[in-house]
Amino acid sequence: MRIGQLAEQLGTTPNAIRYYERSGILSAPRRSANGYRAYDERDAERLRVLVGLRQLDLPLAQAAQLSSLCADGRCAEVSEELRSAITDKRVELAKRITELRYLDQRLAHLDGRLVTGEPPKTLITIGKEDCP
Amino acid sequence: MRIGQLAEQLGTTPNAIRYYERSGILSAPRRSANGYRAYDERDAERLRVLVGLRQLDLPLAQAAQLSSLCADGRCAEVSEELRSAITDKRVELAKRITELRYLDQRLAHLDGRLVTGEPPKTLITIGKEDCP
DNA sequence: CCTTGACATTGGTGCGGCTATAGGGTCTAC
DNA sequence: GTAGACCCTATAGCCGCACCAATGTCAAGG
Repeated sequence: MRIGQLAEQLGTTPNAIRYYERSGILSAPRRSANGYRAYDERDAERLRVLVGLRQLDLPLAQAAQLSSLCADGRCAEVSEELRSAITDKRVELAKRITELRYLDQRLAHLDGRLVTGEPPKTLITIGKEDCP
Repeated sequence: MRIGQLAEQLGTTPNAIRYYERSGILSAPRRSANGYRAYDERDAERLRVLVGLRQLDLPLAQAAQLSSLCADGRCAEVSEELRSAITDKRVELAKRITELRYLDQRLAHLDGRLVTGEPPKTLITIGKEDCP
């Protein structure tokens, strides 16, 4: 399996895969005679896990650690760590969503002021008024 | 006014302000005898606008442009451009929030599987099951 | 055989918006 | 006189790739 096919299968890009390899996250695959990376099923599986974890938006470093644990057959530990990571992530997500919603409110409010009022002489007060 | 005080007033950092200056976004302020940056009220006001716009999460370049327009007394134009920027931003925000909520759902679902099931042999299917 | 076009390779820089650090100088208070 | 809080410049680092150039390699069609 070549890098392009693999990337497409997993919903990532050749560049990303090479980047993982460069950064030591992924072990270098076999090369075929022409020098192309040739991935076997084990490589692919490992990468699948990594990509899966990244799609959960875990930091690359953590995704790397977990996928390597998993590759070592220590999936029970992965499961535990993953649960804790998920919890943290969800807390973070909740916070982030709240922030974004608050920002949206402020934008809506400011928009309203810009529409109804005359153009403000200054924008100094942006985001300070009326939105605690 | 020295850089530290100004930064604190505006809820930013000295380093960030110096960065704006370095990148040509902010004109360099007067220096006092000891070489410290000395900001007057005009400087401060301009920066206040910039920071305000950044707090609305506009891209720095755009915030810079608008704050400079504003400093030139062309606030009417700012108002128009800002309205359009706000609209765009809100669209983007809505999308982002949806994404984050979807991610949260997937995390919750995966967490459930990790709790109830035995540890999975592989994590291959992460994020692929049951979440269309 | 030759061309065409789609892949691949290495090695590098660029992005945004700062933050952090190193290695100094300067002011104020005790 | 010295401790601590502030300031200066200059540089490196962060994240996770995306993108670029210059070059090599392959399969299919004429």
